Amino acid sequence: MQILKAIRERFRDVLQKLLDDPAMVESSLERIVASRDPSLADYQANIAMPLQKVLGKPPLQIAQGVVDNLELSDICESVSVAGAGYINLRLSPGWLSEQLEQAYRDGRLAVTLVDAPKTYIIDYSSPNVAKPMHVGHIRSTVIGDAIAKVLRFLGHKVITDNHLGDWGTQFGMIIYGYKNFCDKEAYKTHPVAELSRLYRKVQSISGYQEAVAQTPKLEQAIEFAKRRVEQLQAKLAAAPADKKIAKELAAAERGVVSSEEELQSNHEKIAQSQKDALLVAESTAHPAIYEKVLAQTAALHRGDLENLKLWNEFLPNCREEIDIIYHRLNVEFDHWYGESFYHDMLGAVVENLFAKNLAVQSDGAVCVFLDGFDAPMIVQKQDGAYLYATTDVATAMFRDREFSPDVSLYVVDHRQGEHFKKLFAVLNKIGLGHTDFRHISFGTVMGTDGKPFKTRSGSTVGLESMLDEAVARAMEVVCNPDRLTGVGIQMEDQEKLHIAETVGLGAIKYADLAHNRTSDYVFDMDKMVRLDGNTSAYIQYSFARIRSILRKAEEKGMEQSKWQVAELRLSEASELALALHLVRFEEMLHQSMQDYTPNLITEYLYELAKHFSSFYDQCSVLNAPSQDEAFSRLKLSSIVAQNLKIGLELLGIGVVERM
RNA sequence: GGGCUCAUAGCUCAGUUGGAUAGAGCAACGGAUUUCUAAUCCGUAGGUCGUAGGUUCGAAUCCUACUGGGCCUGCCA
Repeated sequence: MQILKAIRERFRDVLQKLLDDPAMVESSLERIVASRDPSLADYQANIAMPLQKVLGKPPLQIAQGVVDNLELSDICESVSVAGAGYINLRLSPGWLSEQLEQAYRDGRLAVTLVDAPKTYIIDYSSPNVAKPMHVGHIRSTVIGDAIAKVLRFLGHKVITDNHLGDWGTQFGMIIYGYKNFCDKEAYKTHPVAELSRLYRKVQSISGYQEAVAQTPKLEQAIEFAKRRVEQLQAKLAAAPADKKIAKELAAAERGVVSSEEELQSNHEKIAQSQKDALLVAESTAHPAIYEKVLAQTAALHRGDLENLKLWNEFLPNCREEIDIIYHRLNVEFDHWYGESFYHDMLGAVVENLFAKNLAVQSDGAVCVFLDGFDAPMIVQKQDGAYLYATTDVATAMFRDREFSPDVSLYVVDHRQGEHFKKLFAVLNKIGLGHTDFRHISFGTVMGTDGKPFKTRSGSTVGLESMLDEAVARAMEVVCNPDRLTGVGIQMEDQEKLHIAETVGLGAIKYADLAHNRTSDYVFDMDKMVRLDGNTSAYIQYSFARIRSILRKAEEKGMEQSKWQVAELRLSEASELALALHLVRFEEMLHQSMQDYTPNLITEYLYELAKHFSSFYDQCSVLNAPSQDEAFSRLKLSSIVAQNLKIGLELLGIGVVERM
């Protein structure tokens, strides 16, 4: 049940008689919203004020006129005019309990399926295989998975596709590593571990060589920047009032600092590498390793038989490694069409762009120039190689043939915003305009220092170790023996492990989803696993408490079969607040999918848990004044539990019976 | 140079698309407990919504300029 929709329909009848312009009716209807201040109203219509000029009457009079003709008595207990002309609506308890009865009986909380389901294709996660997954992959994976689940729940057809990076330079690294450093025995027994070792080895040699090569360049850059600072200082001394110069100077000074920091970390990296005698020796034996890696990659792309054979051999092993993570995160995909899948189509894509007069040769590369952009979209390099833009075009064309999506979502970080703008422009020009392409961008995960999240030594944080840490912390806090005996729970190690895993992973997913997706957020493990405040554990805890009550009720002879037919009686303020929140579930889900913002869902669940806690504090369930009230509260509690469970599941987060 | 984006309480963040007195959590302070799991509940304090203009019944939200961050910007993805 979407309350807002129902209320708007009632207003529509009245407004259509009042206003001639249908567009004005619609815009007025959009001004009917849930109230921000629950002490004033449950819903409010802010329609009278903008109409005063149109109708030439004072807002209060308009509002009163609308109210007099409204037919809302079945839904609302009061409809009143207040303030500058606000129409305030208060829902009636009887109507609320009717809605909750339906939700209780339904199994999916009476959330209706959409009238006109759309076909969505959602591209998310999309890591590079063979490289270890790191913290940067968490947002796309978690946000994309939540969006997919919610859209499905609402009745849309959703196709998820993990667009793996399985054709890039990282395979050149592994192939080169395999040909030069492979421990054949280890590869036979533990191929995944050995390949991962080879990747890291080539990566670290390459990184070391890169750092050495960068040093003089950085030193030069610093010299240059310092000279620039001096020049600007002189200029500024001559013209102290010139703001532009002052600004340039400040920028130049920052440039010096950041280059110096970079040089410093470069030195540290070199020093670190040089501690490893083997690494230094191997680096000497394999100079300019990165070029050799690129050569192996190019050979693979040319169809070199040996490299292709190795690639085919390696890929399943690399897949296995990331499958472990997905399995643990409980994330699944319908398709895994990686970059390699499109390799054979790229030539045709470029030809097609030529045929449509979109592509032109420029400086030896094939480019598509677009209005409103300085730089073109390059689809083929001077050396003939294709780029990710080419693959993206091929992918969209393939998906169009295969799935005919109405909407195509790309859950990718905000730095690729311009790339997607260009891509979508090209897709429109080649005749895919019937699909609504959207870049679901998100911000960067920052460390507590306000810089992109890295380890102390500056490397990216591996996803797996991050998950392990969250689980370990959840174990410490939730399953600590003192606490468990304190609340009178005994459990086997297996249950503890299950709880720690559910709570720990939930904490990470929840923290990610709880932030507005477009903004950067600070990753603070201490906070997200702290288990009080706005965290998944607080919500999971509310669920466990309800389950505990329901178990105790059964022990006392109040089985579900008895209270499930009981009447819901909403009398206490905390009961009404809880009920009002519960009936807004469907409305909230639609709202959160309007701009694909899962944080509305976390907010809803947190508020629901808080409302339950207040209710729990003020209204005893098992020791209610009468059996009727006990039964009613058991029923209400079980609806809350159901809602918490479904809500968390839509976010990919689990619940436990006790914690 | 051009473009995108951000700036809200000490800290971390919301802010329902322009609505009534700007909200949470954490931290601080004060209360509640022989607990249906205190990982709780109730309350207090904390703000020139970066600055200055503009648009209108009404602006944290829209427009312009400015200040300060971040990101992108022809052959990585």
